[in-house]
Parts: sequence; C-alpha cells; structure tokens
Amino acid sequence: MRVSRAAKAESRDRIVAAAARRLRAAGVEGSSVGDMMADAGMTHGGFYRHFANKDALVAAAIAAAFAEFSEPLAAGVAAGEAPAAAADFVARYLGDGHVAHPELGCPVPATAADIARSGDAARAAFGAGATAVVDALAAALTGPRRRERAWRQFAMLAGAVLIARASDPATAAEVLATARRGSL
Amino acid sequence: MRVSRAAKAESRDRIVAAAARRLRAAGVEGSSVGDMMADAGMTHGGFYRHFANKDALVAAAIAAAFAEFSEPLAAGVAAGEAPAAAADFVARYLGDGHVAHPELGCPVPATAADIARSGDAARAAFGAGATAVVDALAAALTGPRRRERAWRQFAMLAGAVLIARASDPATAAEVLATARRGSL
DNA sequence: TGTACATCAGTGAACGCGCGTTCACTGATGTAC
DNA sequence: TGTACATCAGTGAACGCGCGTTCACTGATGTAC
Repeated sequence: MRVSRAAKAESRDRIVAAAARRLRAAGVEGSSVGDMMADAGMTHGGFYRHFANKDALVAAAIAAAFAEFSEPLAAGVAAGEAPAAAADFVARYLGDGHVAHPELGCPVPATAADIARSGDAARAAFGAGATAVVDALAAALTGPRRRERAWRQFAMLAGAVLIARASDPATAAEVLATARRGSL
Repeated sequence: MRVSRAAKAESRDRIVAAAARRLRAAGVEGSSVGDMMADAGMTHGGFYRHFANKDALVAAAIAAAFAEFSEPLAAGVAAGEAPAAAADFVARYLGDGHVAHPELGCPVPATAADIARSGDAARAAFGAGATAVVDALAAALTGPRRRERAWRQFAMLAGAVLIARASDPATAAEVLATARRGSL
C-alpha cells in the first residue's frame, strides 16, 4: 500500500520525533529500530525506506532533539528578550522536571556519551546543536568574552544534570542545589 | 580445576579492572560479559562465581574507575599538597589525552548516562566517587563556599569533556580551549 | 603430617531472546500518454 | 480528463549474530580426621 509523498514526509517526521525521545530515555544501544518504529506507529520493515541505517536516524534525531529542547530559548532570543529567555533556560535546565525526564530534555547529558561512539554525521549534528545553544546563551550576556562564558555555563549545567542523574539521591540533591545557587 | 582463595581474589580484581576500562570505552550496553571476561584472561562461564549478575560488576567497576582516575589527586591532597594536586587534576582533565582516551579517564563523561539507567548499587558507587573527587578539589580551595565551588568546577570539567567527545573537531576544540582558559 | 573426601573456580556448550538488516509481497500513488 | 502501467511506502517473515545467564563437567584446593 503505497502512500503519498506528503504522508511519507509525515511518517519520517514521526520516526524522527519518536527516536529523539526514545534515544534520550534509553540511549542509542537501548533503543531498537523496532521500538522507535512502533513508537511512530509503524512496523520495523519500513524503516529502510526512510534511512540508510540506524546511525542515520540517530543523527537526524539528535538535531531534532536539540531543536525541540532549545526552541523556547531560541524564540526568546529572536524576540529580543535574550536575558529573560536565558534565565528561563537555566532554571528549566536545573529543574527537577528536567532531571527526572531526560526524554524531553537536553541531548547533552542524555546522549553525548553514545554520540561520542557514533559516526561523523551524528557528531556534526551534536556539535551544531550545542553551538546553537551557546550562541543563544551568549546573546543574553554582556561584557567581554560572552561566548566563552556561555560555553562554560552550558558545560556546567550539563555536567551538573549528568552527575545528578547518575548519583544516589543525596548526592544528586547536593550537586543540583549547588548549581542552582551559582549559575556563573 | 579449582583455584586457591588468593587466586580467586586476583581473578576478581582482574575482572573489575578490565570492566572499569571497557565500560568507559564502550559503555554498559556495549560491553558484554564475555568481552570483559576475555579482557581479564578468562572465559565467560566463570563470571557468576564472582558476581550475581552484570549489574553487580558494573557497580564494582565504577567504584574502581573513580579510585583509579582520582588516585593522583587523592594522594596529593593526603600529602598536604592539595593546590598543586588540584591544578594537575584540572590540567589532566582538560588535556587532549583525557579527551581521546575515555577508557582511562573520568567515569563521569564516559559512563554517567548509562549509570543513570542502572540500579541503585551502581548509582551509589557513582555518587560516592563523584563526592570523593569534589572533597579533594575543595581541599585545594580557600575562602567561602569551597565545597560549592568545587562542585561547580567539577561539573564544568565533566560537561566540557562530554561535549568535546560528542562533537565535531571544531566544536570540540572550541569548548576545550574555553574550559582551559577559565577553570573557575 | 598424611589421607580421604567435599568443595568450588573455571571451562565450554547450550538456552531463549532481541538485535539490525533483508526481502517478497501488497496495493495505493505517481506518471506517461 | 481518463486510462494503463510503473513506482514504491509499508508489512511481516526471515536471516545471521551476539547477548546474559545456566549448567554439567574437571580437577586442584580446602577440610576433617
């Protein structure tokens, strides 16, 4: 049963969106092609009409995950409200909801270690996504070396959430409270 | 062919050491029990004489990896040379060698996302390891809120290396150079 | 200290299972006239 | 605009493979006397 070009494009979007969520929750090796296709409402056999292999989907999903997660920040910056958007981004990043729900969160703590073991396409998408976040954060800063300070802040946020998710509750609470108190 | 108690303890140490390296290089799901046993010079069947299951080995290996990686820092602090030891630790952390060789590096960027999906034992070992690093870094600082500043610095280091490993070369170079210039 | 036997560390085959990928098939869509 | 045919999105079975774990077996170690 062939499907229209528009329907195919919608299928692809659903696969990428499903993958973007599942990859953040379960990791690259913990997310099977069959799982992600089922999340998108299809069976696994049709996968290769859309992607050459699993790696290609991972690369597309990483780009989509960055775009989705940083959309409010990017929109605020585009609207000329960079400082408020950046403050909201930091508060959201260090919030309990973000720590508890990696599937909707930043791709850095959720997927970076897996992407480090992936191909060039996924790494390029990852680098571009991280750079876009830092560009937006830098737009909210004033004074010298804004871009450098944005990079260090983003690295600190990602490291804090990464450590919190992997630690016992007491350690997680300590690193998060500390990060919230001093967001650089 | 039964083996002496001392030989069994040595076998266990070899398994844990092999796992500590392979888990950092390949991740939890990318490191099979058979691979790690082969690294330790044994076949996979004997594994369950030492550990109840793969999760138990992961927890032991995380503790060993933290101890191995932070040993120079801990030794320097114990010798009363905390500031020099902390400076060496930061330089080593952000060095090209550490970025290129996760198998001998900090467990945070290499394994945290996997440990976040593991059981309580692995998370407890992870939290204890991270806390020990921060305790040692705090010993090198002066002034108020030393422990908080040590946590933020460690989170920034881990985030920077995590992002660098997962990004294209240009982005990796930028985040590393930035982290080196401002280590908080 | 010497002997007889129970224990158990390590081996290698086997288990059920899920993985990424391939393929024959279907029928609706796209295209050529 | 209508028709005939080629295309191809999606299905579901199948492939070879590696996974975590179990188990019967071995022979050296540990223990009881």
